[in-house]
Amino acid sequence: MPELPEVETIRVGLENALVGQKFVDITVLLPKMFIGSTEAVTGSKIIGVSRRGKLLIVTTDGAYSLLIHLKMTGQLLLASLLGKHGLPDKSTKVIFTLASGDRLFFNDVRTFGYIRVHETKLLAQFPFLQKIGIEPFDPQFTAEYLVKLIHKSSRLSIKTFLLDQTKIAGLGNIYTDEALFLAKILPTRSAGSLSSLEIERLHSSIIEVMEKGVRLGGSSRTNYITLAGTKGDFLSEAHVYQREDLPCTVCGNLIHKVQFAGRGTHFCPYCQK
DNA sequence: TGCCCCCTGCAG
DNA sequence: CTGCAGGGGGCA
Repeated sequence: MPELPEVETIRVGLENALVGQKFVDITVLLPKMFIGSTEAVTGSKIIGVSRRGKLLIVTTDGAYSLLIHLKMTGQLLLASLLGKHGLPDKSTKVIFTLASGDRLFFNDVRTFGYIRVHETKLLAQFPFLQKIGIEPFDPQFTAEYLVKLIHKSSRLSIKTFLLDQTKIAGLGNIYTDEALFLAKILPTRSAGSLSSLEIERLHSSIIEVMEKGVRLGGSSRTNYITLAGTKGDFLSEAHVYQREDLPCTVCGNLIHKVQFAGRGTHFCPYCQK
């Protein structure tokens, strides 16, 4: 479900809620979603919550830590922030009880997500972390960096390129479509066909769209919600995503939607070249 | 480097 | 009822 801005919003919430706390109990309701032994982290104190791309990393002071991927429909919800809303429900797959008595629920309707126990000192060797690309907010992610990256994958469509987590981390379908709109580039263009001016525009558009996403607390199409069960506001400001047949905010012509690169793909056929 | 798949719910 | 959904691993 979530892309970088959503995962970052959740990360900040988790950091505030979990750091300094201990897991006193972990109840797994669907075994395939919790990989490893719950006992390996029960009793450990949480010392940090970080993020790489769309992957959350909950580090403990013990030998084992947790990697959490929400994939399409995963949610993390904190009982103390939820109010009266009754959880667990049928999509709840893992329940963490903290020393404070608060509970953290891992819900996932489609069950694509996972929580994985991993040796703390070997976290960097987790395969996904080994091959993941640069963070959009990394100062080293410059227009020149993007030029070189694109040069190595010139035959891919620019949309496929942006969705590839081993190149740039954290972009998913929504933010890819939005970044390409801001950069005035058609998603179907081959990466290698972009001019240096277009790559510069794309570089700043990626950062702009990610910053805006984080600032607005992410986007909520259907499943994404914060730890408190509230929705993000980004989608109300989207230019193309989920705006098929609505007027382009810039030129007034209708936004098109096609299937491309295996995804619903939104664009303005007039603004984007 | 594309395509299928994991799975469930909901809109059309 | 079919098709589609914001991800990514594994396969040819």
